[in-house]
Amino acid sequence: MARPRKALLDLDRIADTALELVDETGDFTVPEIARRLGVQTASVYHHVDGRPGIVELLRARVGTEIDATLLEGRPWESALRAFAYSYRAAFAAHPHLIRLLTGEPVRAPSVVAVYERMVVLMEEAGFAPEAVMVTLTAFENLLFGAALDLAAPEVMWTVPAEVSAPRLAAALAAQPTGTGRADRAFEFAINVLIDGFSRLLKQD
Amino acid sequence: MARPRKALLDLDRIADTALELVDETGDFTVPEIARRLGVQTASVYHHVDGRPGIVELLRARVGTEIDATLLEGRPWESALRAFAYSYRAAFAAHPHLIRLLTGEPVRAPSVVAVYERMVVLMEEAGFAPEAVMVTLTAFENLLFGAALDLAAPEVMWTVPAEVSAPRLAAALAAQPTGTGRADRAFEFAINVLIDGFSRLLKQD
DNA sequence: ACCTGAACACCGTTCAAGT
DNA sequence: ACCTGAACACCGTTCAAGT
Repeated sequence: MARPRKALLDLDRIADTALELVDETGDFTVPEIARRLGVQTASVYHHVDGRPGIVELLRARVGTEIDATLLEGRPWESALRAFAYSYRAAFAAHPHLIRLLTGEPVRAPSVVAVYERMVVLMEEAGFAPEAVMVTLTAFENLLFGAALDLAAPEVMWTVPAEVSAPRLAAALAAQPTGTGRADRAFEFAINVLIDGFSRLLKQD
Repeated sequence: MARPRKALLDLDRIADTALELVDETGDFTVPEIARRLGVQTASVYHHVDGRPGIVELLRARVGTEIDATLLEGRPWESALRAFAYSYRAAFAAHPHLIRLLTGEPVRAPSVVAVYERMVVLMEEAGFAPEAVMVTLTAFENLLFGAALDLAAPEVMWTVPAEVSAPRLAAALAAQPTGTGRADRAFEFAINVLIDGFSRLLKQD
């Protein structure tokens, strides 16, 4: 049964399975992908450039879930905010994914295109040339940190019994119910950051 | 030569070597630590609770490099800012370390103590109980994202030749020399965030 | 071109045996 | 208590062989 008439494997099936494993266990393994697809481990290597190639597949996958068109046709504040929410939503759907993607630099053309668009947006808004990368990097730092926060279990924010931290415990208890700590923090941080960009713009 | 009169291994030597490897290669391996220390792999397991135990050692190590006393004896804005710089400096010294530490929740008593202190600081400054965790989470998100940014090679910010991104290239070229993109972005973001906290405080 | 089966180097972990 | 030597399961990767 070498070389079936219809291919058993393709990039989509590999990416789907890898993402399944990441969602279920926090990581993926080439042999485990092969097992789930009922195929030999070596077969996967005929479609993909090793494990790093599969990571790139996942990077592309999450990239398609982020809606870059949100950057178009609206004021820059609204554009950045909408993009930020879309970005975070993509990682909220796969909380463990961000950890796998922090390894390698972002060089995919589609990602570079998004940055290019953001630069144009900020320039048209009137930001000074030296200010553009500073604001976009600050923006990206927050997006990264917020994405990582999604992978942090809420357990992380319960005070261990053996430690005395009464005010922390009280602050945690004082959180409004409904939307979580992480959601509110993200919303607040994005607002603050964009307000900060605004004031930088006006002071120029 | 089983059981020498003077122990060949101890936690400090294991942590030192692991950190060396992380700095040099971006990761560590139990056998590689053993090789560097001229010892069998199995020996390491007599001192440490497996690979995760070594990660905890590294977490503790970076924890000691962050100066939590900076939170004491000054206004909250200055305290948060100083702590943020100390935090980032600790990871700047070991840029690859942050990736290893994002896996497990922070439950070390010393870390909880820092959060407890921050909560008290914010409460004494007059922040509403519901606002405290929101601001601290936003603060932490930025610290995490900024630490990850330190591991991103500047190469990440050079436009690939095959992609057309003229404005991005120009914005990168417009950056002031001297301190890098990452440093300026961090400084800016921290200022903006703390200003935002300030305004939240006044509007209460 | 696509899959199999076998192989190799390497990692994380355990355990009995020695002092 | 601390180290060795050997063992095991598992992973990433390669390659000749088959259709």
